[in-house]
Amino acid sequence: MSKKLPKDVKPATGTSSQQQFFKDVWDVVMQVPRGRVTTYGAIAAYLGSKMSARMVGWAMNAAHTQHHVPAQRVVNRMGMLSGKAHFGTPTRMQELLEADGVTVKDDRVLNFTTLFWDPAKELEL
DNA sequence: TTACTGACGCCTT
DNA sequence: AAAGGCGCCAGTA
Repeated sequence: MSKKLPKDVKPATGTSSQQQFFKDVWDVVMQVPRGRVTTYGAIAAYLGSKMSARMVGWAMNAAHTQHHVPAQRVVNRMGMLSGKAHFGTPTRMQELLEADGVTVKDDRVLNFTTLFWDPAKELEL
């Protein structure tokens, strides 16, 4: 308890902290209901680091080898399947989303605004 | 060792 | 209105 950090700012550099960030991201993504989608920024904001939306993407990449995380339910703020290239096959992400009942057209989630699942709102604590 | 890129998003021009 | 730049953190060259 030596230093007092701002309430909405977590210790970024602290060895295990960054790994905790990844784990936290996975936890949120795994809570995304089937048929819904969320965004990197929404997760980052929910974790208290909205500026680090990029790191959420890296967390997903790591999640691919760690746990079964429905990364296909995570898209960018425009509803585009920006991470489709990391699903082994170019169509894997779309197929997984359609399997969840989400319609994808031209690498974009249809009715994205309606299907958008915000952890800070749906999961609001 | 430094520099650049990258599953993003917001601000400025 | 649209386009570009900057910031975040980590991994890789």
